[in-house]
Amino acid sequence: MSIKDKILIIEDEKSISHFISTILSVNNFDTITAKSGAEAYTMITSHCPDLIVLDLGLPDMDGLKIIEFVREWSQLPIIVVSARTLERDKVEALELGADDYITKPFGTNELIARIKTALRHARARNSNESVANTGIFKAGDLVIDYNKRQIYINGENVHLTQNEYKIVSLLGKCAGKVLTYDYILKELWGPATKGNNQILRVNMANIRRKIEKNPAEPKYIFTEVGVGYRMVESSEFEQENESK
Amino acid sequence: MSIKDKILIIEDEKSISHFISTILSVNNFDTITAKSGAEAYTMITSHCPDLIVLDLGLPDMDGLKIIEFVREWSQLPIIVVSARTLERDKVEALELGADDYITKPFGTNELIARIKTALRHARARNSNESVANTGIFKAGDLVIDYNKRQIYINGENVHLTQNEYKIVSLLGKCAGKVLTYDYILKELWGPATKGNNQILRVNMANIRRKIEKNPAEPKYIFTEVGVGYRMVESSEFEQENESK
DNA sequence: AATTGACATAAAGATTTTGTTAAGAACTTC
DNA sequence: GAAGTTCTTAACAAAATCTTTATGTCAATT
Repeated sequence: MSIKDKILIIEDEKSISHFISTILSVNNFDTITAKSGAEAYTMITSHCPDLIVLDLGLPDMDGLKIIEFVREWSQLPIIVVSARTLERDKVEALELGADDYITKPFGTNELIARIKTALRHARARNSNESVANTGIFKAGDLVIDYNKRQIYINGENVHLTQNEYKIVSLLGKCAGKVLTYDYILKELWGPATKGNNQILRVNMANIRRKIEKNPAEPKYIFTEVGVGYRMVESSEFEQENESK
Repeated sequence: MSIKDKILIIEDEKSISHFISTILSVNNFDTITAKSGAEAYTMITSHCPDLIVLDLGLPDMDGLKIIEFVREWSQLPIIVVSARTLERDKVEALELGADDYITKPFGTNELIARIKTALRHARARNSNESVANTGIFKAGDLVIDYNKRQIYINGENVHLTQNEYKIVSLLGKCAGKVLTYDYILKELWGPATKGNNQILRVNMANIRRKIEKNPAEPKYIFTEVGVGYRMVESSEFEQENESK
């Protein structure tokens, strides 16, 4: 079973929140909801959604604050939903870093389309071109299929847990680049995590057990001691492994 | 044809001053001269030279004061002229922000070459071809990718430890310029470190073993005896290696 | 030719960082 | 609510790196 994208819906009116949630579920997304700003903070930091659908009109705070908060530490896509037709609101939200803006009332198809676009952009942002275009990362026998959210070794499907997939996926998007422990932690566990690398180490050990022939001598994911992890580059792969 | 660069020569001995002035004129530079510190201040502030050639031995003040004075407000290139025996002066001058030093007696070709290099650097700082903008440094087969935090030789990834990478990275950012041992130490080990060059030597030996074909005859990182290390410049790489 | 000073190299021990394992908590799914 | 996953934490083992010490090399100087 493939892993779904997790969408956080921040919306105070229950009827609307439920409506959106249903639409998204039907379209193969996981959804979580928050009906206040305070609740939103909790969900963002503890559940690390893949995308946020945000209604600006919240009971306890200005929704723009949430955009600011998220943009301090992450590129997590945010789609703003608002009844406000004022051009100024729209501009402000986008300038603070929102990815898109939908005016109520909106059609379900429009919402889905925009969510998919935002997710695609988010993936393209960090990734090398080929991955962005094809949605597929390859290096030797390793294949990451971002559309299906699947990983293959030698054509065989490898089962990874959610966290494991997110780590591999993130590294694959930035193949060749060293991602610091802190960056990975913040990206997947939220900004509140303290520098607890232990959990990354355990995950990496499990990942390597699943994707590397010899986990002690990795071919795909390298450790840069004192810094972070790095996924091998497609182009680099042949050379890396000839030389051994 | 382009407008000539204006060089200020600060030198108390008339014969030398005249000699340099003649050389520079022949090589298509405009020159102005100052034979004391006080005069130098006036010329710098009122004539806005493009480069300064500075003899440290002045009658009325320490030439180092002039470097300090200029560096308070400008990146104006400064080339220091000093006698061979005064190695400490060279180091001090570089640390105060001089761009290069040249040891008496010097050949005219050497002087001209260094002036041209310094002027080129000054221009590169303002244009967008510098490492700071591209995130990539290249010299021959050596590539430093600052975004990926990786170093390649001949396209192949080279594994450097954290300190090794920091050293190479620092030298690459200031390619062509001599970085004193003390400067490197302070930059990487913090300002509290005492002048313990040994640790730098060990690191440099390890770096060279990894990036140079023949560590005893480096192509990329040169030792400036008594002063510091210098990374070869991208543009000069071919020449540097033809000349051997 | 010996001396000196500066740098390069090698090797060893100390220290830091990472990998591995296991056990219990928390969460899912049936 | 029971069984099976997955997540998190802790303890320990293993590996990599850092630093120091010792020794070798080279060039300039006497």
